Amino acid sequence: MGITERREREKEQRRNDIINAAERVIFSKGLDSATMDEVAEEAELSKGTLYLYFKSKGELYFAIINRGMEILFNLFNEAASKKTSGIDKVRNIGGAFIEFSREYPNYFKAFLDSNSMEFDFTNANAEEMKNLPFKKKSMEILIESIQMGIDEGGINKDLEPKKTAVLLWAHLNGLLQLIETKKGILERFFEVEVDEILEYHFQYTLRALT
Amino acid sequence: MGITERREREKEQRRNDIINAAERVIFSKGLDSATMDEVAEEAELSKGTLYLYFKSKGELYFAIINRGMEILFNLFNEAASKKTSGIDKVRNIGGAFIEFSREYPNYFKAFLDSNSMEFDFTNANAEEMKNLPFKKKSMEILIESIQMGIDEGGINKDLEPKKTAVLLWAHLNGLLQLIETKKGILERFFEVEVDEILEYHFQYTLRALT
DNA sequence: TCAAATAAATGACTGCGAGTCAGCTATTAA
DNA sequence: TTAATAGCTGACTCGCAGTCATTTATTTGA
Repeated sequence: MGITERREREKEQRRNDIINAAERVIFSKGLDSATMDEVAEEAELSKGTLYLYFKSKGELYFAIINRGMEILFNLFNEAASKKTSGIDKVRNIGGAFIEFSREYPNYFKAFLDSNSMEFDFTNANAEEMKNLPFKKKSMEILIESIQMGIDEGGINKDLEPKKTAVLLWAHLNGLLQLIETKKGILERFFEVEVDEILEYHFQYTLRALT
Repeated sequence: MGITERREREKEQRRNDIINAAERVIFSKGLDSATMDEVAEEAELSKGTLYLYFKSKGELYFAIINRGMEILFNLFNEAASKKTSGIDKVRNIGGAFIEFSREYPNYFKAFLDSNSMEFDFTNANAEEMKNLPFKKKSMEILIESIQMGIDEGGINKDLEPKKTAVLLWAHLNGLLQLIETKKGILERFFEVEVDEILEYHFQYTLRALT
């Protein structure tokens, strides 16, 4: 039954075409200003068709977020796979996050959006669920790196790898969000440059870990 | 001219009535589900009147956020005014933030919303601007406390008060946002309890400061 | 005391965008 | 060639933010 398979492939292709079109529209005008009609137009499909592939605008957006998550996860993997010390892996993972925010600003913004959306298990959407494995694997990489650092003596043995990983994640996330959304205030009212504060965060964090 | 003043007072009163009604509706159904018609109904006014007092739904929401900011700022002030050491003030300020998140969960959620909204100087809304002094003053209290801790020797003298304050703010913010929006994931997938991680954050941070 | 002037409030209306669905078109199976 | 199935369409509904011509209330001043 090669037909069923071809159909499957074509469906997957359509799905990707839609996500591509959605990225073009949403990345250029922002999530709220972008309309499903525009996405449909861009994808050269009717609006109804979009809804055959995605339950809602939100689910379509989560499909975009997932692409970002995949990129981020791969950067993490890469950062942690260079054979260095545990503490360096941790530093590299942090660096990978910052690289991500610079190289893929659109995916990064989408990622931040996903952070402020509440995750509801009771009526979880399918795309949102696909997210989880990436999040989990990313965190596992971080936890292992911290554990390695502890074993090697480069990281303080009193630290608990899992909780520390959650903190590092939350802290950097909080900082990047502040930078992304309040850059102007930071520079105008607090006279702090973005690069300086990122650098300072790294120093501070590494000192806290050792 | 007592009439102008009375009118002024009445206008202020109306304004507050509207914000009160908006809080009741928005806190109970969430910002997106709450409609301006419902707020008008709750305030026993017509929708048009709401727009005489607030330019948009967003501006009305910012008025709510400002109330939260004021409460938070007062908690900060209180926390820092107890005459103890600088490092204790810093700890107390952190504690005040957590107290705020527990005692005023609705304002706290609104506060988190305000974090993920980008601040645009070019078309800043009036309510959003009112926010700034509170943010600035809160940060100043924190900076002073850190400086005091450094002078007393309780806080590492290599730290820069201003940047450290920004970090502490961003870090705790990031953590509280993670807890608020991803509590389920944290507990189910990473087996980390909220209270534990908050406690751990405090330990970690105080160690980083000393 | 009353009429004109000003201020405050109203709610029907507009415009827009997410999501739906009855019907149409293309592909496959019989 | 026809029937059956899968894929696609776009006009439509519905809900909501925001507007504005009109109405109601208050003040002024003659």
